[in-house]
Amino acid sequence: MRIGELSRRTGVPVPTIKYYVRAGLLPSGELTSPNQASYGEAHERRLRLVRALLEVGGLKVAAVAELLAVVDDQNRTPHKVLGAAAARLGGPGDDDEDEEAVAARAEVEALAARRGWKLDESNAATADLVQALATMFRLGHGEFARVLDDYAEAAERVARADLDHVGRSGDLEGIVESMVIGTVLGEVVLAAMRRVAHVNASADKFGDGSGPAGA
Amino acid sequence: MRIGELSRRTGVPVPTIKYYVRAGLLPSGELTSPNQASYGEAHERRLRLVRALLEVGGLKVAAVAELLAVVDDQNRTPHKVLGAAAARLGGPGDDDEDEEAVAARAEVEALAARRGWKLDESNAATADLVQALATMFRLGHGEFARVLDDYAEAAERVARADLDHVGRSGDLEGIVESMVIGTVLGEVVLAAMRRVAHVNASADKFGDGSGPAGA
DNA sequence: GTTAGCGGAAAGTGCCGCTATCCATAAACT
DNA sequence: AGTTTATGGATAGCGGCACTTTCCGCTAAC
Repeated sequence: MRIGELSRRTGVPVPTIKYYVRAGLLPSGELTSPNQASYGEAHERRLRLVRALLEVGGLKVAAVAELLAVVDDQNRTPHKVLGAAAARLGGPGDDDEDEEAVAARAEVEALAARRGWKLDESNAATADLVQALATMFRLGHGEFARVLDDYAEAAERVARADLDHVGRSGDLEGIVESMVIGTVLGEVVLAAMRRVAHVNASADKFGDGSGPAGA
Repeated sequence: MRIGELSRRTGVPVPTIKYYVRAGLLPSGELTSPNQASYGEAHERRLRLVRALLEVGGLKVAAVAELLAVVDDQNRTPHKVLGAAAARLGGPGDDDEDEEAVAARAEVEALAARRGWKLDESNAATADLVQALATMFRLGHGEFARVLDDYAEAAERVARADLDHVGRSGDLEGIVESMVIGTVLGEVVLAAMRRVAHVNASADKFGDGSGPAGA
């Protein structure tokens, strides 16, 4: 298959595919002559994955490139891939440790202790959690910490389900791929579901008969 | 307080504050002379909220403006505000209804029936959910649907906790604000926690002794 | 009375994800 | 065989976005 057909099959414009190759999101096709290359099914599959991570997952091009580099690494392990995927999600990271951040970190550490979690200092997710909580404090909503255990319970349930699901994927290739997809798209699914559940629960609690919550 | 002090207190540069006023994120100060204005505590509070929604929540400036317009609306209700907040999160929305999207929608409707959820057609969260699931199908990961009930259980638990928490906020003003903050920042908290839980559960399941999952 | 800060408007900046244009070559039609 | 179309590769340009800079005439503070 040449680039034109790859484009037709996936709906991704040819120049965009070329751009992805340059950016390291997609391996270049196998050269059959100095200026002809052929693409296989693996390329098509990878391209669809790239588009999903970019469009649905909301990752940046550079983040996808880094993540896929780990996926393609010879020394990959499921654990490493999961860590790499987790590290590409979430915000940029804020190194300031003001008063609220310290309080938030303490709250997170207490939660981790209750949960038996080991907080990995190199895990960006921990930093994201602390930052979000610190922001709550700064906005005068420190009481939000009271629902953290409910959140943790929910997070654990989802994480367990995800890993069970991933385990059913057979070979390493399948495990790694469903880990990436599950981590990134799963986050989108969970967030959307939470919003659906919110609106439903709110209709019960605050329902004002004035119709849907709308846009 | 004049704009310079507002800037000093919040750490937001003066030109950025001016930009936010122009964009409708922040009411302009009260004019004391043709070209002097004074800002109060409400401005400071609102400015902090704006920064939180932008930086931590990841919302776009236009989305924050729309959301705050609903918050400031005289006819606001908690239910409407929640709907408005939910509508600003998530992707742009894809109107194509291909084969996978139909299957995904069926899956979501079946889930809603099991859960007793009412799917509001005007709710962007439903569309996000369908889109993410359709993407899973397109990537050949339709078996992900098997964990949807676990996700739903978790989402419901979190939604219930959120609404209980919001209910404790006293007056309408407080309820509305904690609804916005809880919806937007809560999503960040839940996502981060899920990633923390993933890495912990993965260390148990796939732990390879080779140290942290790292970046 | 000088200097710093202000409100308001308009233009400019830097990043990012593409998109357009070129070129020489190769493939596909006729 | 000859013309049209597509390709790989490289470079430049574009549109959106969140600011930032610059400018102006005016005001407040030392």
